[in-house]
Amino acid sequence: MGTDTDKTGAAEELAATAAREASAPAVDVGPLAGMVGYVLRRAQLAVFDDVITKFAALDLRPAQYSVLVLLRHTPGLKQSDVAAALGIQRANFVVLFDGLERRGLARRSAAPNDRRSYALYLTEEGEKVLARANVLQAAHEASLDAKLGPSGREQLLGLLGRLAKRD
Amino acid sequence: MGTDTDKTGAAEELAATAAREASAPAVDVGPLAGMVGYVLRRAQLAVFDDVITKFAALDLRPAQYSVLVLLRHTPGLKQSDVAAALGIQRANFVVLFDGLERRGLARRSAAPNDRRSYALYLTEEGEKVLARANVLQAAHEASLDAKLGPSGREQLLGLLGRLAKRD
DNA sequence: TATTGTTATACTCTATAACTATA
DNA sequence: TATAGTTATAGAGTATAACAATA
Repeated sequence: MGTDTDKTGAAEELAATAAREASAPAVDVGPLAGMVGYVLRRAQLAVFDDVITKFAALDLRPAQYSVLVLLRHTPGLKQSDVAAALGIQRANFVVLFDGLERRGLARRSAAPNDRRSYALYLTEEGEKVLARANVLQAAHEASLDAKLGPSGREQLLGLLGRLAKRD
Repeated sequence: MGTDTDKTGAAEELAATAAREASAPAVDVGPLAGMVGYVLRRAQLAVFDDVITKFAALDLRPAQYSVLVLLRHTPGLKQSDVAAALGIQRANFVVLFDGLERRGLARRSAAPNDRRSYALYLTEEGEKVLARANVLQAAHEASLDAKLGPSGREQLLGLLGRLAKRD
């Protein structure tokens, strides 16, 4: 984007963007706008887009971040516990955790009473990366708060929590 | 599940389920429970699980349903319009729409003023399938309302709408 | 030059079956 | 028998580059 001579100034780029948005009046999605599933999906994609962009510098995906957060909060969990808590298939979690371990962010430790399983922990490096990610996450959350307002955030978490309940 | 002699009665199955849930107290996800992105993602997955299950009888995916709804609301849109409105890449929309056309649910019609593009329409069969899907969708939405309460639904749509805005 | 539809391709995420070693 | 971890694999969904036809 603008890597060469860059004859177009910032003002012209803004004008171009405005024109593009004005000339493309965004087709009305009709009844979809009133369907929770559709609106929920679009919102989730928009939020993840921002998180993924912010985490890109750390080469961290949202799912990887959630594992780091969970292990920081509850060290020593076994793979099945973490996978189940995060809604990840055990089989897929193996590969995900392999990536974290290969990068030295987390480790598998022999479990005390059960030779089938591992106790999972963050490494010191993992703690560092998590700390940096938490800063980005806080900024992300702040930008959401700007859109939601102070009470909106708590309202939203409450409503979404009801939807996530499996029953 | 209980395909053979089935010595276990319904009461015992219920007890087993209760025990399973009691013995697996669902690991606390800690700080994740307060992060909008995480809660949003889990809610979206739960909601989609229900929709996908309900639509399975029609062999319809959420994205396919959204195309039918949009074409019913605004017939004659071209592929780029529909794809952009739904946040689907043009290239991927081609394949998606091929599936609908192959099943006779929608059709590509020659566009009046532009020989590059098609005007898209539902077929009569598509209208029928959409009508059946709308019944299932209404039931789905009703089950969400039961979880959200009457005002919760509108609150949620409003809050999610703010998150989906790209700026 | 820009847009529309298209093909091909690759990458991520997810789901399932099957295996091993332990319990 | 059941559970924990693992491997392999297949299916969605998504993103990008490149091309032909048309504007």
